[in-house]
Formats: sequence, structure tokens, C-alpha cells
Amino acid sequence: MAAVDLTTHPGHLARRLQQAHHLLWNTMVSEEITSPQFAVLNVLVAEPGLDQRSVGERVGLDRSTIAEVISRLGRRGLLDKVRDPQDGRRFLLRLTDEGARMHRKLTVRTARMNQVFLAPLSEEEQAVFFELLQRVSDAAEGLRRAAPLGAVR
Amino acid sequence: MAAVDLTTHPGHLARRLQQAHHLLWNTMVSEEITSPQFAVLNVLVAEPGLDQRSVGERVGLDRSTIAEVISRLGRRGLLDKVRDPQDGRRFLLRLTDEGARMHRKLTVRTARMNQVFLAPLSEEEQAVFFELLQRVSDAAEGLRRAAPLGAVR
DNA sequence: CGGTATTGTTCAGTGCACCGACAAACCCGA
DNA sequence: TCGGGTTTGTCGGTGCACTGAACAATACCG
Repeated sequence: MAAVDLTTHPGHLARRLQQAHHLLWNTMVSEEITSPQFAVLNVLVAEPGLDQRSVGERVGLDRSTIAEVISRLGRRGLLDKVRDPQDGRRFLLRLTDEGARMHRKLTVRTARMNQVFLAPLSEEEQAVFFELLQRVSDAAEGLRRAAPLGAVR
Repeated sequence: MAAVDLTTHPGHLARRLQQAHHLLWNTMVSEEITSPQFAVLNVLVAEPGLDQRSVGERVGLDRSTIAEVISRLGRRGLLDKVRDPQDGRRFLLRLTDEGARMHRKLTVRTARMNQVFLAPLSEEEQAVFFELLQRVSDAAEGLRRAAPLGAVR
């Protein structure tokens, strides 16, 4: 029976793209702070005092995963976690000075890395790249909400 | 200090794309067999008797990861692992009948899923999508080989 | 032939990512 | 006010993914 050509499988390509990114991140940005961790710092720069769930929503991580990422950032002293006096279920998050400093440092490195990463594409191709990536992800995300339950045994 | 717009960060988009794919895979293809596992089955359909390292190379997984994936497939009885009599370092891998059957089944489901996944893009856009994805990944992969050691502390 | 280098696999450690189950806190209607 | 339903966070379990180190079998070379 015929094997399939994986280069026409978006899932396979997505995985490869992430690997490639991971590689560049490690060498050009940081070996300590990961890309999802940076995303969390970034959200908290824009919206200090957000709760854990909302942060997860902003960066696209579920509650379990965001809890781990945040705990790692807390252990490194990059953010603080305080119970919301208004609502005892939540923790309110904000960056420490250390965290803000780290975010600034990584921001410039990340910009450099993105340039290298996207160098193989022309200006217009980069725009197309972003747009297509986004459209596919958004559409799938939409299906999640609709969730007609196409379960598969 | 200004926060950054993550929608122009390819790493972030790559992660979101993979999440979207994972979601669709789970509901439309299989909850048991994952996409990387399918990739391994697929390689072994094309080239039975390959060793572990080569399989990893074909699907783009490092030695540690491929070892785990293969051990899971072995546990499920989808492939066999025999020491190479010619070279006692390797294990030769081939699908069991069960494994071949599984591959056939998932092949058709995967095709269906890819259609849904890519539905938001036109025919031409899909082609562009594949090409850009591939070019970026390949270029980064190339840097790995060159590896000028841009280490970052 | 024997010592050294290379190659294939495994192991330990870290981190991302999902799901389902659970407890505490909150909210709202009877 | 109290009792059911929702929301926030934690926990346990599984799986992918990388690095670096250890280990064994083989290959190469003087």
C-alpha cells in the first residue's frame, strides 16, 4: 500500500516549523526563557494584574499548561502572584522589575531572531505567510467552539 | 515599555497552528495514534526494515524522541523490532499486519482531516502555504548544519 | 592485532501541551 | 439563606521534544 507524502500534510509542516523555530530561539534568544514564557511576560506587560486563566486565553494555552509556565516564571522571580481580594478563586499576576527587565532584553533579541527566521521570504511573502497561518488557525479554533462532536471512537 | 504583537511572530503562529492541528486530529483521525506516530508508520510502509535513527531522520525527530515513539508503537503491537544480524548496534523496524492495517485506516481519515483543515484557503493559497512553510523550515534546518555557533550565554 | 573513534540506542532531566477529575469560591434563583 | 450550577485553579496521567551523558557494538587505522 502506498505511503503518503508528508510534505503536503499541514500538521507535519507545522511541527517542523516549530522545531526550526525552537532551534533558532535557543541559539539567538535564550536558553533559559522559552518562547511561551516570553509570550506570558509580554501579555503581562500590556495588562498587569491579569488572572491566570485570562493570560492563558491571550497566549493560547489551557489552564494546566499556563499554571506550569507561570509557576516556572514565579520560581525565577520574574512575576508575582497574589490572591484577588475581590474573588478568592483567582490569582492576580504582575511582573517584577526583574521580569520587566527580562522582557525588554528578550524583545530586541526576538526581533533579531524573527528577521533571520523569515529571511528566506520576501517582504510580501512574509505578509502572506502571516495571513495564511492566521486564517487556518482561526478557522480551526472556530470549529472548537462550534464543536459538532465529530468524535472518532 | 511597549508589549509586542505576537501575531507577527512566526514562532507563536507555529505553535497555534500545531494546536489547531492537534485538536482536529483528535476529533477526526484518532485519539490513540498521534500524528508523529502516524508519520513513523508511514515511513515504514515505504521503507520496511529501516533502523531507528534513519526513521527519526525521515520524520524529523531526534534520537531520544524517536525511541519513545517507537516504543509506544511497539507496545501497541503495530511494529516489530529486531537486532540487525549484520550490525549489532541497530534495531531493524517493520510494521506488523496490525500496523499496516492501522496505517491504511488512518491514511483515509488523515486525508479527510487535511481537507477540513485547509478549507479556509483556496487551491492556490494552499500551494503557497506549503511552499512558504517548507522554505522557512528548510532554511532554518540549513543553519543548523552550518551552525556558526551564535550561542547566547 | 589492538587501541581509538564513530555510530546506534538508551537514560536522566526539563519543558510544553492536552484531557479529565476535583475542591474551593462565587453566583443566582427559589 | 440555602442549595445547585458555574468558574478558577490544582493534580494525575499521557505524549511530544530537546539536550547532554552513558554505554555497547562496530569500524578504522597504525
